[in-house]
Amino acid sequence: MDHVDRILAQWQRERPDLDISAMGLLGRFTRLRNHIGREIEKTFAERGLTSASFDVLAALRRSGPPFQLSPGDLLATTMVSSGTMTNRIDQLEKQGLVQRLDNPDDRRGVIIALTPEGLERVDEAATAHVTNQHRVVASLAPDEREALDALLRKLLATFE
Amino acid sequence: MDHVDRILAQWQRERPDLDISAMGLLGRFTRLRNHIGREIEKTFAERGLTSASFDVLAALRRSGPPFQLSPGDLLATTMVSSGTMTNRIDQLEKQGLVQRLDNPDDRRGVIIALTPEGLERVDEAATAHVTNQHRVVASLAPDEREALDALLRKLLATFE
DNA sequence: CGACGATATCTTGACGTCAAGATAATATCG
DNA sequence: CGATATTATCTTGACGTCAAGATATCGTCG
Repeated sequence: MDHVDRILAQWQRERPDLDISAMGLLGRFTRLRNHIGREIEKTFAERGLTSASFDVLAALRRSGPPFQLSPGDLLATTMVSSGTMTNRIDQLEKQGLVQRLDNPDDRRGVIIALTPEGLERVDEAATAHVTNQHRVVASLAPDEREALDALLRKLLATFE
Repeated sequence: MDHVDRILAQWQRERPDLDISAMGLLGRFTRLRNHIGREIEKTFAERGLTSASFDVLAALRRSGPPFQLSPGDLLATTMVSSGTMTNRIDQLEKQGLVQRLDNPDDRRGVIIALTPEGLERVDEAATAHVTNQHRVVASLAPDEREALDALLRKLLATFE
């Protein structure tokens, strides 16, 4: 009987006409997302980053040398709007972690490049982040983590 | 080989020192959350609501007649800060869906009450919402939904 | 009864996000 | 070649959220 069960019991009492058999799953999903999101955010905050800024730095880092991508490339991996990406890049540029370079092949476009400090910061943050990720899912046994991953993969496939 | 697998492959190539075995699960979790969140939001938007406003109306609705709770009660179920709750109530009050009443037992406090229109709107939205919830998880078989719910429950128990 | 720590709610200021639209450059096609 | 559609990025304005602190009231304990 967790928090979500209590919510379901209230709905059952007040609106017995509703089929709430999917509500528990989605309610737990949402609450879990809030908890996990906050845990992840803490680790980044200790290093002057946010999930948002790490997402951008990480995309540049894992693309390999020379650690450069266009805003359009970054958009394709991060599930945010173009306005949000502009804003994220602005913030990272102010912090000196990325740089906007002219795109020699297309004068409409720019190239976002990790600075040496950006590279250092994202590598350090990535190390801490993966450790933290393990901590967050530590209460599940390895086979449970695998089962959960498989189910999430199947459901995610509906959307992408 | 989904989007997350490609990200993992990049990390593996660039940072083979990292143990990324938890990253796939959490990456899929986050992406899924974005997709599902947007689907849910659409249903509410068609009815002039948001997930945020529905959360508040729903808490009042499922508490049963007379559909009244204090802001503190609402805070306890919704995982947001007090400032956020004040803002949510302000918006709902402007829309005429809730009303702030004096709390006769405690002059520091107020009571948030669903208006007749608020009751009608939340009942209609709840009906549409549960239907939409089923649609969102329809790609999983019943036993898979149950397995997923059980795993989320176990993981959520770590945090609450 | 009166002081003082707890409690309930609200205020403020800073961010991050989005949708819609603006701007500038490129690509296509008659 | 020139007109027109398309593309890449940025701008604008509106929200929702949070942390930190303000305000007013309550409860307790000497």
